[in-house]
Amino acid sequence: MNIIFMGTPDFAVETLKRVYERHNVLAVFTQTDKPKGRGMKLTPPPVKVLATEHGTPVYQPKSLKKDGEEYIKIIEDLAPDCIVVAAYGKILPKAVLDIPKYGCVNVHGSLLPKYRGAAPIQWAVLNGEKETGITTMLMGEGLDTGDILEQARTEIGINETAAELFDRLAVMGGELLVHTLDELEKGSITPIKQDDISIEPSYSPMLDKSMCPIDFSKTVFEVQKHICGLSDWPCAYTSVNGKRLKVYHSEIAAQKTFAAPGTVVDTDNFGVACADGVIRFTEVQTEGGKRMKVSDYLRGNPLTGKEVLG
RNA sequence: CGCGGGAUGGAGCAGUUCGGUAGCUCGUCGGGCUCAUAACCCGAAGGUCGAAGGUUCAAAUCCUUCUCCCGCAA
Repeated sequence: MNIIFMGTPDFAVETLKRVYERHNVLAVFTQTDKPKGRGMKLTPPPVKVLATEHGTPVYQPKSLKKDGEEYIKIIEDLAPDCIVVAAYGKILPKAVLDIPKYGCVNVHGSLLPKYRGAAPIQWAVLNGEKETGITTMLMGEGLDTGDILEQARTEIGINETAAELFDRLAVMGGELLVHTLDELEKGSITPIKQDDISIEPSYSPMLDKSMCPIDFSKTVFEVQKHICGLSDWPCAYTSVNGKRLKVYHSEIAAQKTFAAPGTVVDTDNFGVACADGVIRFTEVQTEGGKRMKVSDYLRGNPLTGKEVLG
């Protein structure tokens, strides 16, 4: 098929790679280069980098709704069979949705109608879901409310971070998408309306830094999911002796404790008391320091057992 | 020029204020103890102190420039 691809971050890159293998990519739409990192250097989105390597024309409109006529004309002239959208970060106007014969297919990182919105993967982890997945759908005008084409499921590991799950889902998303395109072309899929599914829709807003501090008065499970869901961005943190410590990885210890929440109860493994048990940090990062295994951290920053975090 | 922290044997850190023989906790290697061990004891190797230049009798330490890494903010 002739395809126009719209997407921006790494999640979309995996899908675009798969599309390149099987289809003809007419053009790629992605967000404008954004100032990023220290020094606010202008950085091209990952999708643009890949598209450029393939010599595909790249368009970076600020908006398709306002002043979008020019771009809508471009899309019309390219006459795509299908527009594939993966984490593009922009709303497509109806005028665009109606162009392709097979419609606009979106790859979303959750089992819709749960976790519509910007951060479905992280929220699935934060909420302690046992499983999540990928949904491909026909885009409508609402936010992730389109008719469902196909879904793929996967379990979330107890210690799996959002970043790790993200990588797995990105690959799954690419696989499911090419499969969906094949089925769509054969006409063998019946789209299902999300309203017809007996699951309550939910939304997953963008993550906020204000949710990063770790609250040890919660249960170990909650703390564990909090850490996993926020890793590796924006990343949960606490403070040790007045210094911020980001926690990238942790695990639930078998150990029990009656110590006050936040108390360091295991100085060899960095075990910290929560409401109903002990959480062990396994990968951390100090201010100005590198991300490291907790065993490395403890060599240069030994604990006395008297610390109370938070 | 957005603000700030950092670079020291293989790992993580101290030492820089106030220049004067390179230190700690581990790891590695060798030996010892032990039924045995990731435990304990003894010993050893391993460092152009991020790079270059400057000041000095003498620089990890003071001055200048540069490179790389990281946190905040976006």
